Amino acid sequence: MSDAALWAALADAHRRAIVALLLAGPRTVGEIAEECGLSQPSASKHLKVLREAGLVRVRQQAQRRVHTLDPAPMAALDAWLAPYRKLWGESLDALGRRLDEQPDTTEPTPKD
Amino acid sequence: MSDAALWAALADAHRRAIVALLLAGPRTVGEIAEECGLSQPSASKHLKVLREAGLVRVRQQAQRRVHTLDPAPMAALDAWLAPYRKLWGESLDALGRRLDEQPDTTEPTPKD
DNA sequence: CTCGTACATTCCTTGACAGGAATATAACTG
DNA sequence: CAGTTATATTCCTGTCAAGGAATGTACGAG
Repeated sequence: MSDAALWAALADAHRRAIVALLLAGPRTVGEIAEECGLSQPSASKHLKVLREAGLVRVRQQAQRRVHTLDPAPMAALDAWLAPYRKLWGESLDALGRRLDEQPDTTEPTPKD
Repeated sequence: MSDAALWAALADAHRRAIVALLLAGPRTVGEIAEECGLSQPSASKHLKVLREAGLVRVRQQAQRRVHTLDPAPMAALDAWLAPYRKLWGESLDALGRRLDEQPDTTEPTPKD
């Protein structure tokens, strides 16, 4: 269930910012730290989390570590999202009615 | 930035389980607690988080509170995911090469 | 009005995580 | 080799979220 690592990694706004930044191209740790307004150690730690979640790859270049986005794990998110995507395609009102087939009492009557 | 609330809500595995459960239809708090192996207070609290993230709606029926999934906020996730989706559409190998202007060492993935 | 059911909320404790400072490590430079 | 750059790691601290136990609250039945 490395799924958990993925969600945890993306749950942090700074890490989402890093990932978004890497969308524009590879960056060294220092660049990432600066562009995201993070301290170097903080950037380093966030990148570690992203690496362990498989979202980022690193390539060493002299003393620098160039980080590259690996969007592959996000396919899992996409897959997770799939069943829900169908739902917001249908009207939400219709959704409520359609799902309301429970052995419970009926009569929707939302106060909305 | 209620985006944060959404990510935070879905970052928890129990809450994802609840959401997945509600995919099958509305449930009372008690049912959710039981089917997810949660205590009643725990379920109640998780549902509160989901409600505040807009992922779940509640309809009161006698003493019971029937919770219904509202997938609408997930569209934000979908939108967030969009730029990345393109990337894994291209071959990941190609991506790697495209971003990789200078072939070098690849990290051997410390552990998993 | 009293009781029972279904939930919500509070209080408390614990564990995970983030950020900063300082330090360690690795790689290039001369 | 010493020094510098770029990054990783450790230690410490504060914060915040989760879980459990106990209690509060709303609703309906009788």
